Amino acid sequence: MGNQVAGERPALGVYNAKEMEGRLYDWWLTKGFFKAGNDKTKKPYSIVMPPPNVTGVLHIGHALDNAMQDLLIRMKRMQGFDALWMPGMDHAGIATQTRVESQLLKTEGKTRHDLGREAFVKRVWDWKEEYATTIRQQLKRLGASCDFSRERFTMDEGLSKAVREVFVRFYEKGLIYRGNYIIHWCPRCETALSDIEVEHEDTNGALYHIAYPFSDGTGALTIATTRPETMFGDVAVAVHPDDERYQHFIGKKLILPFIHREIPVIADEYVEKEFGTGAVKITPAHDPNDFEVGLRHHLKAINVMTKTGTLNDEAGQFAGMDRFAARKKIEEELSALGILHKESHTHAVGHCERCSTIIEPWLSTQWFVKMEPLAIPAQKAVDQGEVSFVPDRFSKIYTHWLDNIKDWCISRQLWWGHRIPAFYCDDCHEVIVEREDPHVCRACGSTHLHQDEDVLDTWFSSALWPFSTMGWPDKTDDLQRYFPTQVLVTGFDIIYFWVARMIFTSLAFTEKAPFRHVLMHGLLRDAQGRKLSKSLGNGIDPMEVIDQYSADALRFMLVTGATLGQDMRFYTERMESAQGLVTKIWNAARFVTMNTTDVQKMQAPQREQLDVVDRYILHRLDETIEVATSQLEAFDFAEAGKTIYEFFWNDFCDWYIETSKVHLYGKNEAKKASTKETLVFVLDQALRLLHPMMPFVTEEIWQALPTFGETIMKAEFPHLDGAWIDRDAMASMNLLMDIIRAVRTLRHDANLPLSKPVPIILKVSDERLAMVKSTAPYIERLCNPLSLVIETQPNVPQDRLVTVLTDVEVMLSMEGLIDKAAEHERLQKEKQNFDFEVMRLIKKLQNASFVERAPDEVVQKEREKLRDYEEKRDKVIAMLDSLSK
RNA sequence: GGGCGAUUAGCUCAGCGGGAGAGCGCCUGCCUUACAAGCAGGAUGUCGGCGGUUCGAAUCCGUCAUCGCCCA
Repeated sequence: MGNQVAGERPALGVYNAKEMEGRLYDWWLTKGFFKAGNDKTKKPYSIVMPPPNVTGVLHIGHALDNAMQDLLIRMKRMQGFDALWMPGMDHAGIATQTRVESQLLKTEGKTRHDLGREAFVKRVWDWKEEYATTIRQQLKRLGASCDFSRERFTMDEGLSKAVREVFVRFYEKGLIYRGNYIIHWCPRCETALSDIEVEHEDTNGALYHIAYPFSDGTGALTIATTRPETMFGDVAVAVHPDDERYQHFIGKKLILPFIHREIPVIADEYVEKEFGTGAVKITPAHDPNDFEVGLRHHLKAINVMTKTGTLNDEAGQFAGMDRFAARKKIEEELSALGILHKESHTHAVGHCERCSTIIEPWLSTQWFVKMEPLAIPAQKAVDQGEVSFVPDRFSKIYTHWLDNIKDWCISRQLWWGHRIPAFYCDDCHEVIVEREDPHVCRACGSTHLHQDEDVLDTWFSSALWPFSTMGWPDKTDDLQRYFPTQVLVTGFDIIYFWVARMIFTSLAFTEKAPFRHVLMHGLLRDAQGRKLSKSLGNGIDPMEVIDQYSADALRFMLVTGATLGQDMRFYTERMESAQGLVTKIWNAARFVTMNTTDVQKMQAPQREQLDVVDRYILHRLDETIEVATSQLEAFDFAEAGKTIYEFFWNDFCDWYIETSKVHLYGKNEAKKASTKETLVFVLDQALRLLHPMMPFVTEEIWQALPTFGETIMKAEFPHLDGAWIDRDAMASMNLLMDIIRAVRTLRHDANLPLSKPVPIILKVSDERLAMVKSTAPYIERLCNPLSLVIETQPNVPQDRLVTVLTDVEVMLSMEGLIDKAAEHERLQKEKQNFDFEVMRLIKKLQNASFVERAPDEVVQKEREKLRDYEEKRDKVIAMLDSLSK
């Protein structure tokens, strides 16, 4: 393969995606074409792949994400950059642990506790190896040209070192702290979660009005709550200080039902007078707002729940009950006491992002990152354009989040992940955070130390990805050369989780934003527009799609299927359309290669030899390259795809290949040669243009062309820089196309199939006569005339069909076959159409303010149109006159 | 409650200040030596409603409606 000698090129046979794609990818890989850094004289261009989770295999969303990245990387590589696409995977702490736990339970009936930490973690590593292998295989089938020699994993040695370094430095700067705060707790996962790992869902619940009696027996105060089971943690009832209904109660004591604790009525502005009864129970250990109120009023926090969501001993008779069972029981008992009033109430309830369990705000000791000092530079980087979001509107979402940032809870009560590098002295309780594991307490000298049991949030390590993968904290060559990266491609659903966090950590540790552009694509959906999910069972396996169609078609469909930031529905019809283009390219290439076997070398055609159709296709090629390239550079992949599609199918296949047959099958050897040169040249350029989107089919065909490079991957990305722009050729071609279309339409309307020759007469204006005459061979080939007359004043047959074009009247002679009435009617319709246009334009041009205020060129254009339509109308009138003679 | 997006041909979507586009589907005719997974011809739209800006609005502004997403 590769570097073939002219004459020994492989012929293109039957298109076989599966065989071809596997073979080509293996070859690329063996050749090391994906490896970056081979030529340090080139300018670097880098992208880090958003690391797929080792939780499972790749889904169609990954295919989209990677197809876009590969497009950019392949284009930049061809443009002469030293392009690095850094691949890798994420350990995905909670998600992977959950999967392994459920597998363990299913296959062995065991929990992670049955195995113990070490053995369990080993199981997760096994799982990771298995899925990493599959994911790698899937990336290959997609055609991803990432540099596997640099592949990283968030928990490998180097990245773990980076994680520890970041933790230690943040800790030393006071940006990481440990404390007892309200966090989101998942009672099923038994871990803390950060704010953004909680999904709020509007739920039809109830608002419980409970009357708490005053301790002095003077009645009761009714509070409203959605979570009555937390009442055992109540330490006060709050009312708004301005609330006239309750002012005189402030300072009085209430008795908590069941457990008979005495709690005060306090005043706090946080209370909403209009909500519920205007009196709220204050439960600092189970509600973030109440926690704040508790701090303000120096109230103690009483935790009433265990980590599995059951009530603890504080709950008296309800101790040991599950939180929801307890809620029901409490409701019954309060009703029996006659102090409950329940009304239905819709409110947002937080669910665990991973397992959908209702989360519990819970007071516990966790590690946090202090966000405000980090958020400020992160905001600045976007405001000042160091990082830009595409589409731009996502910068607003980013900004909004940073503006309302809260400290980030980073500790997780899991086993799979980076263990928190904090050590505690058993004797003096000193907390030690260092780069190396300590063995002696620096405060008291004790050797009785133990490490924090918890691990870090997965996103803590993901946040370092753009620089940790390059070798940070070491000053490696890769870090110097490839960081910061150029582009990040990802879905808008992880702006907070990942994008924002990468930006602020990069700024904190490298003083640079990690990437210049953030491309946000939408989510893939099923044909009904539903989100793809395992539970719905409507997931789409990209490997199945590739099996059924091809990786090229899948990539083209995904990359051109939607505007950035917009969701995309997956339709098999769209796959068929994309595959249609792949097949079309294949067949066009078969035509070109079959007819150009004697072309010895690839070169730009000899300008002097070219005919109008050659000049036209080169003009369109030049134009297409320019437009498509700028669309690709602007990340407008969908439009670029359309631009190339139209060029290839409409211009190259439908017009150029068809007209090229005149010379290919003709006797003029010079024209034959220049046609062949043009065919090969244009196909080569088009393949290069298409390669980033469809790497396989373009490589396979390219190998069959008389090109000298080893691989299209390393061929120069096309740029013709306007050298072939030829407006005269384009104008001639447009006229030729109009004439041919006119004949086709007349034939169709008159039921004259192409196989039936018919006399064609073209009445042409003086200035176009030479032009039209020069295109006669093409008209002959594509219109099958019995005879072809091209003159300024031809003999016009009495029986004929006519279409009036600018500068040309196209006539089919219909000796004795014409339906005069029908033709009259058709021309009458034409006339009406022209009349309408003429009237419209006259009206427009009579509008003084239009002529005055519209740009001159617009007015000029309208005037020309008017002239053109008047001329055509007059000709139709003349035709009608002579028809009725 | 705040913000964002969508609303264009039967379906899926582009276009985002100068006469409505594509793919698929539909109708008609073609096995023309690259391709019937094709070729040629054709039909189809008060560009969600209402206001406004402008010589000119699918395109800009306001407002309402419906659907979806994010945040609180």
